[in-house]
Amino acid sequence: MQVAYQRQERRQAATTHLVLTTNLLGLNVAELETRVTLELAENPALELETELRCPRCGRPLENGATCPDCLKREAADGHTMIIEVPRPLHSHSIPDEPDEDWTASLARSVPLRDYLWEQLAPSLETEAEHVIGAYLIERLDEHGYLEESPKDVALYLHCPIEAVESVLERLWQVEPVGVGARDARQCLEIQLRHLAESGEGHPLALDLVRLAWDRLIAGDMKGAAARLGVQVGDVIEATEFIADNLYPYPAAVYHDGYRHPTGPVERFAEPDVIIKLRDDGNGVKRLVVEMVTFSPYQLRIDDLYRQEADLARARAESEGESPPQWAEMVGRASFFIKCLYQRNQTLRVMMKQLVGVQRDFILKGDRYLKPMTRAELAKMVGVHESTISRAVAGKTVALPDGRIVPLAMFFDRSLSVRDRIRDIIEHEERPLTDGEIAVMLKAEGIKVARRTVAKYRNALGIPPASLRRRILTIHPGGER
DNA sequence: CTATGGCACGGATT
DNA sequence: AATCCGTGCCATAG
Repeated sequence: MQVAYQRQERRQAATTHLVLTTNLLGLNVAELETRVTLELAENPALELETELRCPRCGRPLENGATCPDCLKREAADGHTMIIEVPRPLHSHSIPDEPDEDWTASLARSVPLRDYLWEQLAPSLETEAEHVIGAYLIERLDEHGYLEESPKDVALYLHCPIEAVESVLERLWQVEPVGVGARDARQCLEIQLRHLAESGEGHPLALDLVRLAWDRLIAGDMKGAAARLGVQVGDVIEATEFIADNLYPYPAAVYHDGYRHPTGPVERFAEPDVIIKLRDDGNGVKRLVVEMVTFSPYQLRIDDLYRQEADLARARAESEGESPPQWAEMVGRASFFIKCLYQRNQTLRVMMKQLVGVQRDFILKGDRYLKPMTRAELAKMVGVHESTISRAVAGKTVALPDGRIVPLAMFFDRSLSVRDRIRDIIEHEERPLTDGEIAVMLKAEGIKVARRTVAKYRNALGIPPASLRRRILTIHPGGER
């Protein structure tokens, strides 16, 4: 019942989205693309400029970006340059030099759901199976787990439970193996069975996960050994196998800034903004911000329409009539272009400020993120705070080190502290308790309550001190 | 007795 | 107005 309700809500959100033509700021690149495609299809007066022009001076260019002159001028006025990368319709690559280090990870960056669908779809035979498959993929959480039981899914989709189970089993076979599992335990079981099929299985590890899971997560090797009737040494060897070969979070994307060490490479949609570190010969390193967007200069109004519309409007006015509908379309087209220009302008100004303030974070890592609120940035930029909120929502940034992270991460108040905690625990001699960590942080000038350390640690997927002496990486990390 | 997680409150943020 | 977040208190597990 709850499921059906959520579903309903989402549909509503989607429709209002399309109705709001003016709010382009809230859209990310992918959404903007659909929006522009739609506008082009509906509006005969609007057309796409095939020839790319420099967003600064409007001069024609070979392959987009900004022309060298404008680039130099931008460079002169500060360390941050902002360039718009005009984005050709239906292209999924970022036009730029392929030798930058971020491109390697970018090439692999397919949205996880698309990637799963590509693999699953060929095995789906009937229309009903397609519906089930699409639904299952949509309902995966950020770990790649499916919390709903096949029964609930069957109930919601009005189909036999066997059909759901059949599709789900196929989803389990898909890369990264283990997606669609209900929880960490089932995920590891699936991975172990998968390995067994290719002859690399580990029978004891499988039994351990299937029959002694509670002992395993408690770190109670003796108890596990007793239950399975084997030597403790064998159990320890099996847990090492698990730690080395399996990953409990199949969709180990950047989540709370944490990537599981043995997890697969994060897959994320195309970024909206790319921040590059450019070394221009003189040893001077500059941060260059490229915005992946439609340059408004790429869209234009058909000349014929514009001329005729001017005439028609003048004619209509002199005769006291309202102009014809196609003339209205011309107005709508120019309004659309204006909105696009506005959007890019806002985004550009915002990013310039943001990169200036968070330079250390971008270059040196999570620990150097300066806590900043959207409201503060709004003040700096001189726009309303809700403008920043909308501009940040749903967008992603590619950092110079190749990570693609949500833009919202720039406003994470606790990221640097979480990074410190991870660092402390990684280098600890003996397992430190949350209280001890809190004291250490206080010595560094970070005042956080013991309880808060516990929450952060949990969010990082790190088990409590008492369970930490072993390899143990299996820990769902429930708290937020 | 100590370390940790659950619940809930209040203040900040969106 | 709704939501998120840090924290204190208390129960419980080890």
